[in-house]
Amino acid sequence: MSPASRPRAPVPPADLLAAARGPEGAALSGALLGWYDAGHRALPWRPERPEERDPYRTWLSEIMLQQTRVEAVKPYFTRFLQRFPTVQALARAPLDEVLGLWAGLGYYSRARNLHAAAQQVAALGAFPDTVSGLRRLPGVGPYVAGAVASIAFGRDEPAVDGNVERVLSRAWAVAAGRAGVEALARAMLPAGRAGDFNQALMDLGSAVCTPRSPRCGACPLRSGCRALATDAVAAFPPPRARRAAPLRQAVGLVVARGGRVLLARRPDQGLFGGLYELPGGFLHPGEPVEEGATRLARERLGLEVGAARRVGQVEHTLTHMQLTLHLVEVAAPAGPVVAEPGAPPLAPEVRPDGYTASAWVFPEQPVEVALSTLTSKALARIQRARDAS
DNA sequence: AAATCGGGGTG
DNA sequence: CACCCAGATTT
Repeated sequence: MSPASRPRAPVPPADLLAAARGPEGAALSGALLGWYDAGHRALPWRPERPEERDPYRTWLSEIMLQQTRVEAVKPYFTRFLQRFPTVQALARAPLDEVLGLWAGLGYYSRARNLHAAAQQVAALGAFPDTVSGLRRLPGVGPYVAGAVASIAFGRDEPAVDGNVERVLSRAWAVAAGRAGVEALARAMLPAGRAGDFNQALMDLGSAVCTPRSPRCGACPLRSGCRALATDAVAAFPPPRARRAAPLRQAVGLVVARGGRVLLARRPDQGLFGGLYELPGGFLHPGEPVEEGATRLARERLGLEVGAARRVGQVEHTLTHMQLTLHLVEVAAPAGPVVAEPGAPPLAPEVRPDGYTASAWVFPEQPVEVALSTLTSKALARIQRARDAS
């Protein structure tokens, strides 16, 4: 069976772990640290000396960096640190302000967990300094716990992300999963320099040992890389099974008053949790757009609309679905609908069904509530439709 | 073990 | 276009 189709082994063979603990592992670690010390990139959250270590900055950056590229995180990290210089300041802030600063970064449960974890840290008085203590914080999994423990507290702990998994899978030519690679990383860990070791693996994975067309000629591990020695770099790590993202149709209702449109706040859990959106929802399979819009206006806003008019659509791809959001302007009966423009957020008893608050906004102006990129695209599309008419 | 949860850079 | 990025949580 070829390496590409072999299932990921949970734990590497014992002889491989022994090699990682011995001279072969030490040679790889030494070459890696030498490369890192010779000139690694500077990052806003990366401590250059032990006295610069700050668990708050390390933790904040690691949460933001989950499934997110370094360049995308940088402006968010700077804004967060400016607004919340300490974990106490973050703990005191309203959740919606945290979500507002997070808007556009994706995976919004991270923002909710970040806020909850900050409150726990503030109550504790300080960050936990062990993996087991860090793991109890919401949103902190095996990777972040290892990263904070090693980078901010100097503990000898591995931190295996996608980069590390790829680099070590190739270096040892092993089809191991996350747990197996963690065992290998722990076996190679240079005592006292785990933080640099972990960051060096990530830098290497990002700049040299890339997913496609890796620059093996410039790799500090080229003389010890087992996959390169057998010309099998492309076989590691084995590809993941991936499901196709199904197409889904949704409606965003455009309820307009005095140039503003109605937005509603989603529940805190689930997709786009806590963010504001055009009220609406998914169409049933095969359901006509206008018919679905009428149904959703009734179900979610308690509104019997006189007419539904399509004003545009936006496409948006998520990890697990490809979304088409149909924008449908509905003609509401006269009189109060759910809240008058400029009014404060709705009282609980008149909230649209399934939503937690509402707001009226001008599509062409910066919005003061947290929006996903999808909703931002929808507002821009509405503005474009208005400009054209 | 599989699904859920965003958004965007890259070959 | 597919692939994947400093993953965690829920089912």
